[in-house]
Amino acid sequence: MKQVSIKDIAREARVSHPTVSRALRDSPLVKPETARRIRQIAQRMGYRPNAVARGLVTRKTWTIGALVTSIADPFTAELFGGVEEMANDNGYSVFVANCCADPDREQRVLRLFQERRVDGILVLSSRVGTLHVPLLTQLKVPIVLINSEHPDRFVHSVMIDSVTSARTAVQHLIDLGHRRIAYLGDRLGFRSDIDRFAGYREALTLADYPFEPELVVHGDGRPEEARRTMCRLFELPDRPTAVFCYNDLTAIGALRAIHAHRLRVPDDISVVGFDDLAVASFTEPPLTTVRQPKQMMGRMATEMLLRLLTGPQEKTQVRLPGELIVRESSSPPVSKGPTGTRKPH
Amino acid sequence: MKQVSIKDIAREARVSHPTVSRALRDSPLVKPETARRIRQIAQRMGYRPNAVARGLVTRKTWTIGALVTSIADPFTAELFGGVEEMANDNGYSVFVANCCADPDREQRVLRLFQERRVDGILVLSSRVGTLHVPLLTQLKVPIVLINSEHPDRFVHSVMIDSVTSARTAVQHLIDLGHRRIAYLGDRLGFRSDIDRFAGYREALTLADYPFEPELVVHGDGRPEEARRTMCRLFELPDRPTAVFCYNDLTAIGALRAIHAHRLRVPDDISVVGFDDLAVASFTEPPLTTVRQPKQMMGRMATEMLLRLLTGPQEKTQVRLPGELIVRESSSPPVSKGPTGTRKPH
DNA sequence: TTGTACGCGTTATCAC
DNA sequence: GTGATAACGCGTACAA
Repeated sequence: MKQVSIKDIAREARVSHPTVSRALRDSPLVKPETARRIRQIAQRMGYRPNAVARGLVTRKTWTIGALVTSIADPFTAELFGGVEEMANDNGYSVFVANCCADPDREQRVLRLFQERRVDGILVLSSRVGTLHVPLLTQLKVPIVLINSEHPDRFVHSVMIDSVTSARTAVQHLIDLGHRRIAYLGDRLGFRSDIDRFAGYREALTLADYPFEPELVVHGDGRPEEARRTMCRLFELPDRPTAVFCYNDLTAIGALRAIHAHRLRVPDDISVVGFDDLAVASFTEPPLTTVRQPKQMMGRMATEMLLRLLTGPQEKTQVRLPGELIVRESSSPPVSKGPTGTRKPH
Repeated sequence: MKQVSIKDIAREARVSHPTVSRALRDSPLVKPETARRIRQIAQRMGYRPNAVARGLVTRKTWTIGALVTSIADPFTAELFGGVEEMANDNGYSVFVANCCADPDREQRVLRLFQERRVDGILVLSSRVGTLHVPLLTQLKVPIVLINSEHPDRFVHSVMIDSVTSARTAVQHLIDLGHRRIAYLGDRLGFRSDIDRFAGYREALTLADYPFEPELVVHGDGRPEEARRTMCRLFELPDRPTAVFCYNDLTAIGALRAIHAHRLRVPDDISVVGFDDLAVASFTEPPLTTVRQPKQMMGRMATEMLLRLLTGPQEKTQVRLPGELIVRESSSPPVSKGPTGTRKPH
């Protein structure tokens, strides 16, 4: 069971163990022939360098820790795909730990990462929220947040520009000719819900449309509750002709509710989501949504982190634009009386 | 930047470093008062034990490596949720690495895991397939496969019983009164496609229905190609009244195709999936499918692995039953002439 | 109850 | 070019 070490190889090759170490790391300081012989023996004995021992002496483990709210969340999973790719391409291995949005677990995981002497830490969240963890700044290793904020300006982060993206999405609906546009938000959405709501209002203001509070309702960012919440909008005397949803999962719930009420999308109601999850192309009908460059966000954040390991970083807060993807769940409202007849311009 | 070590604490507390070591690990061999004093000092100095050094000396790292085909795949992500939970609850940290079904990467990752001296390795795949990796048996650490097979009987694994589950699903359609039932398979599905197809045929045989090759088509297990493949079934002179799909993503593609052809589910065609992904409850209509206990599979496999670390394991190959979840995408066929009029019993 | 000495596997710093 | 030797931070046998 015991793995072979450079000392075993040294004995076999009748050299000292530092020579083996040098040979195996292609040091120019060792005679080519000796090096070849050593490498052969190492190969034959099935030698694998011990990254643990190396990490102890070099004080660099080539590992990073990824703290995620839930890896089962499709948004987070896609983010993480980018993280893993960038990390591995640069020789790093990634520890991942769920914290389930539980502050205590956040703390424990962060401590654990420190004990494991990770070179850096990444925090991934599906929603832009403020991180609970207070000990972030007294952390000994660099940290980059994806979709999290932290009061300390020195903490680096990557996130989507929710305000602008949401405004664009709602403007799309306005351009199609909608007047009564609802916002189906996420009361657990923290900053990103506030921002998307702000974008929604901006779009209305720019179009000189009134803001009607009755058209704003909140779910929890998941389909089931979104479905229930959507139903509340059907009870309004003058029902909206379009809904802008906090995210795709919310939109999926909204679609269910609409179909259950025997209404059609987009003819009766247009629906716009946010995120562009993989499933968004396969809802019924395919969902118009704001694409977040999830993989790229993961890669960028990781790249920032790796750069922080070599020196100080200039850009600390990156904010990326979303991209509106128009599919089939949005169209001009179909006239049904005095309310919303208006051509798109 | 340098972290404090037990030696630093020892100096401060005017004891030797082994005493500190003992005190911090609650050894009974140290005087309670000294222990308390030491713990206080450790606390004050912000001491974090170095898991790297500990791993080197104890030859146990409390880490496991998870090799996944793609963490962005929702099935794998849910599996992994169970893995991470069980591992963390038992004090283990998890390395995760994608291999993208690339044998070379599989090899590299496995080697890397060995160099990091993980205590055990877990391989997660969304499809039951045969692992390429030949060096599995000469691995120095225990390994457990989820949804992978390996010729060597000593390799432990957890997987779903695809044959029985598929048979149950198809029997459900038969019980509803369907006679022309298609199988929309996955040509990249390896063993699990073969098994699910076998279950499909078994159900037909048991019902004394003829097997009609024209009703069997194959996609790649993802929605887009499933959609295209589904269209081929529409070109048949006598179109099926039900489709059993390799997995939920395939079923989602099938639903798209059906809707695009202006047909209704389940009235015109019933659709049954496999996996019960989170989205399955929110397709239009909600999908009848076979639930795989994904979280539990992850937890079980991890538990097996951890048990292997302490001693030999008796059960090596676990095969779990699936559970049919009947939702709204399956119903008795609606009569449309001589073909399929039959009451469910 | 505590301290001394050593080892884990590797790299770094000296000599030679 | 190569070999001693020390060091990384911790755990453990043994002595005190």
